[in-house]
Amino acid sequence: MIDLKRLSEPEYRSGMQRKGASADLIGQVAALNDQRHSAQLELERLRAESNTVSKAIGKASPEERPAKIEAAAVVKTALASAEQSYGALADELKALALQLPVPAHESVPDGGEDEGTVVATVGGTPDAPPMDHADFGRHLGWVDTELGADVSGSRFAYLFGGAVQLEFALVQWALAKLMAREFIPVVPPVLVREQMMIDAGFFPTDEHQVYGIGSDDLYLVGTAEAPLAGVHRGQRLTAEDLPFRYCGFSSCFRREAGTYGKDTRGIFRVHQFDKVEMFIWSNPETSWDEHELLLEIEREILDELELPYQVVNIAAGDLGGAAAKKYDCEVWLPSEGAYREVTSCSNYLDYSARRLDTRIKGESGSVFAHTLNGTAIPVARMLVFLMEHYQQADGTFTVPEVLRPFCGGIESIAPRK
RNA sequence: GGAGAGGUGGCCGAGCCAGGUUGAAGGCGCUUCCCUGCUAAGGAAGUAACGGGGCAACUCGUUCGGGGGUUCGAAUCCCCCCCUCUCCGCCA
Repeated sequence: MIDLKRLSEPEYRSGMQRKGASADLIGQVAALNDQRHSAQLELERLRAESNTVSKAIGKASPEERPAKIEAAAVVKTALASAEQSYGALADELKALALQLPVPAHESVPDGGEDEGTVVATVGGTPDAPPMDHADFGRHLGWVDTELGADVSGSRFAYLFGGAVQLEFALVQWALAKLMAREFIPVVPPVLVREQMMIDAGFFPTDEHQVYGIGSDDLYLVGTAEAPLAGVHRGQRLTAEDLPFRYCGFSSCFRREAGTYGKDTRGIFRVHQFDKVEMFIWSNPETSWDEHELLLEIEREILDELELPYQVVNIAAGDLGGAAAKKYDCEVWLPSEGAYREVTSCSNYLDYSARRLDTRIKGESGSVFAHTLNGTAIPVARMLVFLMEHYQQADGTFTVPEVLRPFCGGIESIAPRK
């Protein structure tokens, strides 16, 4: 939810327009907000009157009461209609205001998809190995998508042997790295209520991407971001305690609706995968520093895994409603001859906290916290990149050096027999 | 899954059965001041959040788990939902 009070600020409006919000809609929301405000004045005036009248009845003598009660009933009728019109206005305003995105930050480039700015490039663009990740995964006996399809359907896979070893090595390595940066590790629930999905900003916009457990009114999260957003929901935080940095490990479930025929090979895009996600609650003044910290960590992970990548400052038109700025880290995928997204990090400013009602107590009143999130390790996809970059000519897999301590020291893994 | 108890301000805890100066007693904590020759004890005052109006003093509204309802009036009565605790059952 945007800050309606700032709707009159030109920079606020232009930041939204750069993300594709129409000036028309913005003006409509502003006008509706003014209407709502005058309706509020009228409503509160009537409520005050009604309260006064009712209190007087309590003090009145028994003989006086019948007449006073009758008079109060008249006020009640007027109040009811004022309440109805205010409620209608407020609902309409809310529905429209929810369509407005948080304004893009000034450092975000204009444009839409594919118009982001590459802000860093590390490593080269090596040629494709003999086998692409899908074939190599099968060759190693690590990934079985046929079995996954048989048991659960397309876009499901079994991981065996070395893939599992690598998964836990990646996770442990990342958690150690993050804990050293004062992130608190979390294993959150992966089934959450509808209200949590709404508050975290996934509903209604992404509802079609989410699996629902209809029998219990619960939803499988697509990312740990959803339950992590709930950690401080409705709380009043103390400025000195911030930032709170969390890293959640969870399975993630995505319906991947509308992606038929896209990324069908291997486990690049699957319905279920595990992920380590970073989430930060920050003071408003320092959230941009925290955003850079998230990027720094994501880059460090790729640097140490020695994967070639580029960092993209996503263009305004390609940002989601909640993000004021987003970096994507894209690793070179040799078999496709292209950079593909592996991690990303966003600063939501107060957009999400407003809905979550997480505030920071201050001297005069309180302010909304800022929230940020970023991917640390998307396991399945990371395995895809590793299987291409660490594939050897003899059909073996070389374990990335930083992961060896977490793999019992082995340097190489041969195909499973 | 069965049975019962309960959710009140930063915390504890009255009020609910008999609806009306109760936004809510009392206590703890916290803040300021007083006293005290010493980080104790005692005394006084203050101390919810959110939204609106006002330069301000201040004032109006909303909030007693959440949502509906009854009523002139609901923390108090009715309905639905959520959560916590206890006992039994089941179980990794």
